[in-house]
Amino acid sequence: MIFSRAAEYAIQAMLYLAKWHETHPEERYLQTREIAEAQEIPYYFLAKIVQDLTRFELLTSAKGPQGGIALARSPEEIRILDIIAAVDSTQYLSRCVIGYPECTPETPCPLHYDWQKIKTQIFYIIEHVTLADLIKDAQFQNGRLVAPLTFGVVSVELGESSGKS
Amino acid sequence: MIFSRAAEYAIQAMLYLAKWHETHPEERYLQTREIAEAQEIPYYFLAKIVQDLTRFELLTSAKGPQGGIALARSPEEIRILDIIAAVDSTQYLSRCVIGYPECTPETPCPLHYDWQKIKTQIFYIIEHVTLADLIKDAQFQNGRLVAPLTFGVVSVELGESSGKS
DNA sequence: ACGGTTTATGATAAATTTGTCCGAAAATTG
DNA sequence: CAATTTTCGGACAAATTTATCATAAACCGT
Ligand code: SF4
Ligand code: SF4
Repeated sequence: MIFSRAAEYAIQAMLYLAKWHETHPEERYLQTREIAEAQEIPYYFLAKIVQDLTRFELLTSAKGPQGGIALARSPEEIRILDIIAAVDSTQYLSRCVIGYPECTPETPCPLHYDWQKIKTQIFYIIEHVTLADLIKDAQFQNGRLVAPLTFGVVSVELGESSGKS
Repeated sequence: MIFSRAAEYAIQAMLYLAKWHETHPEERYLQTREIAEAQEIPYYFLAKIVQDLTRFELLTSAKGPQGGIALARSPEEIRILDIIAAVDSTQYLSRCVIGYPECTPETPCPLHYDWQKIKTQIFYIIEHVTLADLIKDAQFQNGRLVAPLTFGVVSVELGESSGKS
């Protein structure tokens, strides 16, 4: 599963918000309720998550009419990692795959090495991909956010070499 | 976290069992309790997991004195995937990373492509690595199983090209 | 056949994650 | 100021995962 439900919702909401900011630069705040309904996220659950995100200063919020939430920084400055860190714990990135409590670094099993690579890639992605990357060609489609065809945007390379053609 | 606690325990137990078979070819069964104590896994929880594993015919069990559990097949024929499948669900390998319910394949977001790679790697590993691979140079160290220095055993390559030097 | 040993099973409890509800606080509008 | 709108915060409920327990069933040596 990799991410918790909460983290998934958080990313979805932030994405929605980022895209909305882009397309409605005049309006400052968007309501949590609207996001929840558009993305079919349980409202009260999302509201809780939003609180975490504001506490971590990824969002600013305003109460009252015309109030709502808004990105606290520009999409370029918000990484997936920031979002995950706000709602989840990221310790699973350092945890042993098969849960050995204290396998000393000098004694890696065969899994360790390959898994390390994977974890490094995951970390690389969530550390480098920003909301700006993700919304680049995303579009609203009857209210819902959809993200069409934009691969190659980040193209993680750890094994260098890269492109096929 | 990637794997559930249950899956982690299952792998640990199977590994222990495989190594034990190797070093004690004369004895047929090993008790669940012994494994639990050696690896510090909650006994009753492991007992439950063991039941799943036998139901999936990865283990055979025998009641009564001299009873216990034993691998149902040789370590070469037991893949991580088999173990995971017995105790977990593997659907997370096909799930969208950020939980979008029905993102059509024609509209991948930037994450999709990179994450696909990662999931492919994970799948490749759990599909190809067997208990035999894992115990190759593993050793018991005051009762506990430790797995020293054997990387390069599997060396997943999907991005071709591979080696730096 | 018996008693001791060991797994199998079903019931249950604790912990965590997920989801829901409600009242209070804050801001806007009139 | 009052009414309305929205977030905030705590408390609660449901679902899932993790862990525990008690008893039944199978086996073995005697
Ligand atoms: S070497 Fe193997 S057992 Fe040790 S921490 Fe790495 S994955 Fe876990
Ligand atoms: S393209 Fe993006 S949103 Fe769609 S399934 Fe893949 S990861 Fe999820």
